[in-house]
Amino acid sequence: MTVTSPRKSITSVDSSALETLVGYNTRRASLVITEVFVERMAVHDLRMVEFSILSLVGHNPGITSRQLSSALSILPPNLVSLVNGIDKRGLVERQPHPVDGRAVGLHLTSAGETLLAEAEHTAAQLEMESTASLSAAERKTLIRLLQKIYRA
Amino acid sequence: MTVTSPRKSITSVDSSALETLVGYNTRRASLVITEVFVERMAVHDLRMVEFSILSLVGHNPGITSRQLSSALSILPPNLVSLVNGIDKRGLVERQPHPVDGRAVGLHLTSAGETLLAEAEHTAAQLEMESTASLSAAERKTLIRLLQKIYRA
DNA sequence: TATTGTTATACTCTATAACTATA
DNA sequence: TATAGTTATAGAGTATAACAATA
Repeated sequence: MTVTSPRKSITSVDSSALETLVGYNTRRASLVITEVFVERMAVHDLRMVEFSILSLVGHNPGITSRQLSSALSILPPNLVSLVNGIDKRGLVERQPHPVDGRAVGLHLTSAGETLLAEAEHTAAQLEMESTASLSAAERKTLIRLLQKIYRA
Repeated sequence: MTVTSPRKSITSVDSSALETLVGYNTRRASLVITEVFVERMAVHDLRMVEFSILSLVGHNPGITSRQLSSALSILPPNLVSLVNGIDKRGLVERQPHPVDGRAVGLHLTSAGETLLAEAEHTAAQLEMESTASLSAAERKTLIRLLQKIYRA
């Protein structure tokens, strides 16, 4: 005879299998931090990627689009409109590259310098906010372990 | 007089400012693991989200679409085509919910059980592969710290 | 009234091919 | 021949509004 197993409903979802995976946990944590980042950085009208570009240009005057592309794992075609956007907002300037006529060096304007300083302050705040459950030592350990993965 | 600062080119990119941020490091690590995941899981024709759904259905027989939506932070409309896809592949079955006439309980078929077992084996392997630079203790610590963030 | 599942739709993000100017 | 920057475009991921059926 055939026994049809009863179809029960579940109350709480068991995610323990997924939670054994580093990839799953990394993605969940990334989603939480990203959400806080987007909310708090909206006052500067900056998305995550725009903040990253501004930061790299600020700390690497003369950086090229190709170098940004490589450093942020963004494909060159997708960088065009991003750089155009912060250029039109008067945050960065394009200067001819000193040695390579094909390339263009990016530099922050004084408005860009000001906004980056404010945005970095906001970023530091929201970081502490979204990782408030971690001690300073744990935060340091977490960053070290994550870097071991993506620098490997 | 106006002094124009010389426009130099940079050789290596300094990302140290971004690297002080937990959010940046989490995202970079997530990108690396995701890349390995996509490559290795292609043999099962499973994307990350499809593996996650299969795992939750497998370990929570009778789970509803709404519960999946909540557990994976996927909006209900975006879950429809995903569940339809693995349904058409014969990996899951929809059964009427025992107590709620609006809901539908999801269950793995035997083909789904088989594929999930294989995919979980692949996932465990690629996890070790993409986090090979971590010791077992470090991997455990990393997961614990990440969970403190997204469970906060 | 509220919720489950769904359709339709729009917007963002990511990826590929191909072009131009220069190396 | 190769590389930097760009255009056009396609696909994947994520978002909101609104509907039918059921609670």
